[in-house]
Amino acid sequence: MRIQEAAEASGLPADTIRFYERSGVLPRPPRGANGYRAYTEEHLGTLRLARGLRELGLPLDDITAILTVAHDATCGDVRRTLAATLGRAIAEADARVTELSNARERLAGLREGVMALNSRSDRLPGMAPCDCVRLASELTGP
Amino acid sequence: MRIQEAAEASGLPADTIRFYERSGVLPRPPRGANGYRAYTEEHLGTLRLARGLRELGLPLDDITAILTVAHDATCGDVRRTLAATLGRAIAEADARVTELSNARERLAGLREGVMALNSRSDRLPGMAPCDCVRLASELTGP
DNA sequence: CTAGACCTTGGAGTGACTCGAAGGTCAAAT
DNA sequence: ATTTGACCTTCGAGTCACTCCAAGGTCTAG
Repeated sequence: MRIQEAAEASGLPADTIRFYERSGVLPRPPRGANGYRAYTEEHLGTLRLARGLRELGLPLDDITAILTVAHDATCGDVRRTLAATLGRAIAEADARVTELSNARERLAGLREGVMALNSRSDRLPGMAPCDCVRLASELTGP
Repeated sequence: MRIQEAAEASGLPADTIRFYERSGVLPRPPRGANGYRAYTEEHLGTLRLARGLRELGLPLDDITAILTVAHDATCGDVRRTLAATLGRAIAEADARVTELSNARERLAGLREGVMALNSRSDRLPGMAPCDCVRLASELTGP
């Protein structure tokens, strides 16, 4: 299987696979006589795992660590690395969801405020732009 | 007010303020005789707005656009720019919250699976690392 | 035999910082 | 008077995770 096919099968773009290989995240696959990378089903599992973990928000360093132990270490090691990394990743995801939800609410509030300001300013056309700025910077929080 | 104080009052690190100025996001404040940036309360409002919008996930280009109209344009222009930009930003924030929540659930599922695999592997110590990989790549999805 | 779709490498560009080096300024303590 | 230490300045480089490009090699179908 050449890189394009592996890319489609794994969901990792070919450029990204090459980049991961260059960066030491993925092992180097064997090459054909023409120099093309030749992937097997087993490689595909690793590519899928890398993509899955990346989508889950893990940094490449963590993924490198997981894939490394997955290849050279005992199952206990793999389990410990995965469990530790995943614990951190879950906590981070929780924090980011909370942050982002708060931000979303503030965005919506800001939009409301801007709309309201607008309908008022339709009646009072002398309003200065800086009132919008003041409103906005109050709504975006301290 | 010098940059450090403005940084503390606005919540934008001094490095970031300088970077924003260099990138044309923020206007250049007046300088003292010593060349130090001198900020006023009005600048502080702009810094806070920039920080608030950035925390809300808006890209610097959008913030530049908002701050630009906030300084040179009529309130209607400010309102239109804000409303359009905020609409996009809210939609994006919603999409990212959904994505991130899904990822979080999958992370938790993966951790469960890894834990379960471990207790089995305690009884069957010959289990190969690749079983973890297979499990993980199944759990991270197609 | 040629057109087009693939493959290779290395290097540059992106966004939003973040840090470091090398130097200037200033207030207070010695 | 000087020295310490905390500020300030600029510019340039590093970070992360890609993403795209150019220049060239290879393979397959018509």
